[in-house]
Amino acid sequence: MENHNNFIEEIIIEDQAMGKHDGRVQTRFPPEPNGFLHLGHSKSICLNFGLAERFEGKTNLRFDDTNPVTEDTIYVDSIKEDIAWLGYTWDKELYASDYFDQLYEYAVNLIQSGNAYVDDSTSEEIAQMKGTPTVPGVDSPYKSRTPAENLQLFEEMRAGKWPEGSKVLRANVDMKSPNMLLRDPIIYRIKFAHHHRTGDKWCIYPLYDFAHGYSDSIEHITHSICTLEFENHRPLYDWFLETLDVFRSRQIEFARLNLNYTVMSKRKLLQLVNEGLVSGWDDPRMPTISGARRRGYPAASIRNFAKHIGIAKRENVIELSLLEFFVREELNKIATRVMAVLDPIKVIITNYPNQEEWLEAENNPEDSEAGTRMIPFSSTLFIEREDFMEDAPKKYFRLTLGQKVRLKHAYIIQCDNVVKNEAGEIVELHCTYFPESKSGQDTSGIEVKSTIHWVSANHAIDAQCRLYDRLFTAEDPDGNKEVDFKTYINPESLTVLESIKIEPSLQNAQVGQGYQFLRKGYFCLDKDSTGVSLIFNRTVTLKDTWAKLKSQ
RNA sequence: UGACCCUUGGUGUAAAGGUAGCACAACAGUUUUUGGUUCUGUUUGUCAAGGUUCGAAUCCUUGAGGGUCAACCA
Repeated sequence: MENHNNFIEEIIIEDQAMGKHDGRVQTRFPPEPNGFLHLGHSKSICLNFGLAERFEGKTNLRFDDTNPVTEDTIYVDSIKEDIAWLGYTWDKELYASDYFDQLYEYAVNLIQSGNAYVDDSTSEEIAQMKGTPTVPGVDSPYKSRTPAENLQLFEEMRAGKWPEGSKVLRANVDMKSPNMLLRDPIIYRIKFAHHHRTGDKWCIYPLYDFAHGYSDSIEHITHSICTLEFENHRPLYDWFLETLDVFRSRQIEFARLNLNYTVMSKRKLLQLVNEGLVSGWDDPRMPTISGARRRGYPAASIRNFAKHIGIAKRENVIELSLLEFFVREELNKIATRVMAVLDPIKVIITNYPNQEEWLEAENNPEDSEAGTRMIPFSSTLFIEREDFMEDAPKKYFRLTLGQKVRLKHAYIIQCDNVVKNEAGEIVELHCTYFPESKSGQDTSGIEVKSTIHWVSANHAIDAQCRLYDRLFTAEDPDGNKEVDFKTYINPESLTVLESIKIEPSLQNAQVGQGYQFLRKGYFCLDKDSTGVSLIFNRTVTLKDTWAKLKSQ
């Protein structure tokens, strides 16, 4: 299974076998700087950079910045940060706007060869004349202008003589083509907009189909990989390169990533951000790369995920559980095990009064190099409220009035007495411990059904904890055009626990490091933390067969 | 009623005319001082109908279903 190639790799292998481009492989990742990168982009990033790695080629980072009204440098910065975090290094950092002069020359060439013309029609008229998928378009009355006339007009467009919307430059292809994209597509429009890189130098800007193919060509991209919705654009892509007889890049389309229980379109993600439904692009519930990072997903897990979902042309919806599998797989290897009690209930060890000792605890059973640390044990502890039951079902292995448990890294205890308030709620458990049952030197001979986590009440640190769940309750939130995807937002996607009890070693927790709160899940320190208040995000729960049993 | 593309278990993805495999999920068991991890096993599949062939997921025909395209977005 490790050795099979996806269809793009097959194409490259074939190209190399035929000696195309002397076997050179040059890819590019071409984001538009108008939003943050999401997991769908990470599929493309891993594909493009992965291909270059495998075939000893290079990958350019090229910002497709041809629409100044939606683009901004803050997006440029976040995109670069995300790619670097994913572990990839681009060859050159480039911008489509770097080519504006060259692209202008290409447009002039098209005009001179009669392959482009200036059209004065309104946008409504152009749409009208375009026809429909089943009705051929008709020629614009301006299509018959001479090259000299077109050149003059185009220069005037560039010079700012004509207002926005009054004129466009169109490729002269075929208004009757069954492919709508070939019906004389617009290649330049007038926009008196400030560009984040070229400033006010230009008032005309090229459109995607024109700019993208030629940018690929200028960079001598050998394999220009994009998503399926550009499949219909390929004949146009080829037309531009062929018509001007420039370097022939090859466009190859693959199916984008879809994840269930989430939306993956920049437009919708932007809506969530703008309407304050999430805290920002990097909200840990967002399927953005920055959100995943803040959530605690290791970069390696995203790379492994991208590798395993494969590359094909059929539409696909990946289950969230697959992503979570790779997150757990990675974190299981690297996360330091610590103890934290999320929903504390006090335990008094009645036969251990006024004592305290420090016990050795291993940091990661999966990693012998990870070492150990010391944790404090005392007469007053916190355990998880759900780890005690007065009347327990048969399959309940935790602490009950008649059932002993081991405290992880410490002693076996039994519960002797339950203290309740007037409302009948349990406020305290009085327990006794077995001195000879100390972890690692147990001579008690007592057998227990389970081991639970705990913290020493006097040594524990208070922290805030944010529990995340899927952002949407529907598998396909944007699947129904009648229903706004936002109506499916999961009201329980974020639960804040204001005061959890964590072991003292977590005082030195670092942002970007994964921790396993024993039996509770993987967590990471949130960047909102300060020296006095620690905030932990739950990255993902542990697999929980008990929870599954309970729900049945 | 146009053009282009797609269709393999619940979800993905392989099999280039020759044993339908792998991963996740689900289920059962094993191990375990985390109801985690590990390990083992089980269930479930070639859209349909014809054809070619000793042999078809694969090639051909027809049909069905799904996706994309009518922004001066990318």
